Amino acid sequence: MTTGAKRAHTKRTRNPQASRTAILDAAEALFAGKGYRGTSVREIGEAAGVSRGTPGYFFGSKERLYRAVLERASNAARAVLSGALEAAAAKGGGPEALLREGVGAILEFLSARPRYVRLVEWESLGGGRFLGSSPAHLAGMSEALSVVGAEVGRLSLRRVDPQHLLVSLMGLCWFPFAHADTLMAGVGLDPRAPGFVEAHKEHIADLVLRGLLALAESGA
Amino acid sequence: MTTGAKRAHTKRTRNPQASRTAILDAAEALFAGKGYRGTSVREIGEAAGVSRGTPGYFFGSKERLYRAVLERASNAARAVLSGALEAAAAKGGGPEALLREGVGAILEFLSARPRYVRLVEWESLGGGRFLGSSPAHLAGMSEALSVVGAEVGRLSLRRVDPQHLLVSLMGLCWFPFAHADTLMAGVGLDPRAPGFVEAHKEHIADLVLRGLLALAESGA
DNA sequence: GATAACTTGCTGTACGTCAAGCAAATTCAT
DNA sequence: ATGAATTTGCTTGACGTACAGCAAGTTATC
Repeated sequence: MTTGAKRAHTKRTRNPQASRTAILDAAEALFAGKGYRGTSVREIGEAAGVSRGTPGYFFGSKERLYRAVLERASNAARAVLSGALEAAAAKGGGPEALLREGVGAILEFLSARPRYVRLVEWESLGGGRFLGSSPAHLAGMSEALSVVGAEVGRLSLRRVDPQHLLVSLMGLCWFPFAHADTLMAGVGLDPRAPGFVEAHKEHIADLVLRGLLALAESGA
Repeated sequence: MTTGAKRAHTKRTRNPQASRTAILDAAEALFAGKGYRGTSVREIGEAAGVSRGTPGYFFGSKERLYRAVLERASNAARAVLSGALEAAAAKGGGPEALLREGVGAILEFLSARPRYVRLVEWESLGGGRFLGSSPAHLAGMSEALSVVGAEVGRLSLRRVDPQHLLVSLMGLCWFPFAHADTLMAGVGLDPRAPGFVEAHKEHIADLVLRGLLALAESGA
């Protein structure tokens, strides 16, 4: 299992690429789960199947590793979300359809990536050390919601402040996943349950869209 | 409870009561700001104007101090909120008025107590070590929203799931304050600005209430 | 055999907790 | 009332632990 055979590049041999992503994956899971302060580079290494010094070897310091995790996650978020939004926009349909598609894409994204939600929550409580200084801010989320917000703005409702509406949409989408373990459990809903995303999508559409359209029709 | 006069309660003399609350206050501010792991009992003592051993003397351990902070904050929250809700209910008025009052009371409460919001957010990310095992869960918030939810339930809308509606109301109220420093700044709104609470109250009323009432009237 | 990919030992630092100490306050004997 | 005895409030020193970062070492790969 040494010199000659080269097909054994699975795990025994060295593989900087694989090590890097293994470390990033482990760090993402641990940072999301226990926060920056709560996780040690020691356990990141352990979870990644390398020794405790390897994260430092590849990323320099714990903070740089953290930033790398955030950056990767933000980029992934932005890619997935803007892709979904573009697809929705390409489908055509009126503002109502676009809103539905946009909100649906965001809900599905957040539902599929609880680690991203937790990462952002930690970062938010920590004062946005990284995301706050990042030009993309909440990366995909913010961008996506801006698109949605712009579309809603086209309805030109005098009575509804677009900023407040944007915030409300954010809250409606974000909140169930951010508080899955605490508030949601108290209410008796599990955002990870199979039908939740669909149901909540319908619910938001009923709650917000119908109200808005009614307002628009009534000329407010 | 002493015999003679006791006007010299300035600071020079001993005062266990004052020390306890000073420590609780400092701990609340620091835990809210930097989380449990991020604050040391050393700096709690420093902020409270006592030495680094005093918090331990009064509360036994860091964790017990943390629980004491949470308990005090939860009780205060519950007291303020249920008081406001009772007052709103006593005023009478239809379900619409009660909803408005209830949402308004919650918004004002959250706006006035950002430390409470952050405390709950930290606790939520930490897995609800204390609040999760507390029967009152999110203490006042949950209770208050249950009242609101019950009232909305009286509208008996076939199409609107009361659980989802409760979650939506929670998100609409909670989100702006939980993400004041991050998302809100990106959107260009400051929940601490003077007019925000009023504006958001109106906004929620427009967004949710009108839609709901329209639905109810249309017989859905 | 040189360089990159790791690992392991070490150092300094920060932390929570505990034990010992000390002084203000209170109680009690006289 | 007054001084001794005891309790209570609070501080300081010490110990063990955990951690991040670095440096020196050890293999694998080209």
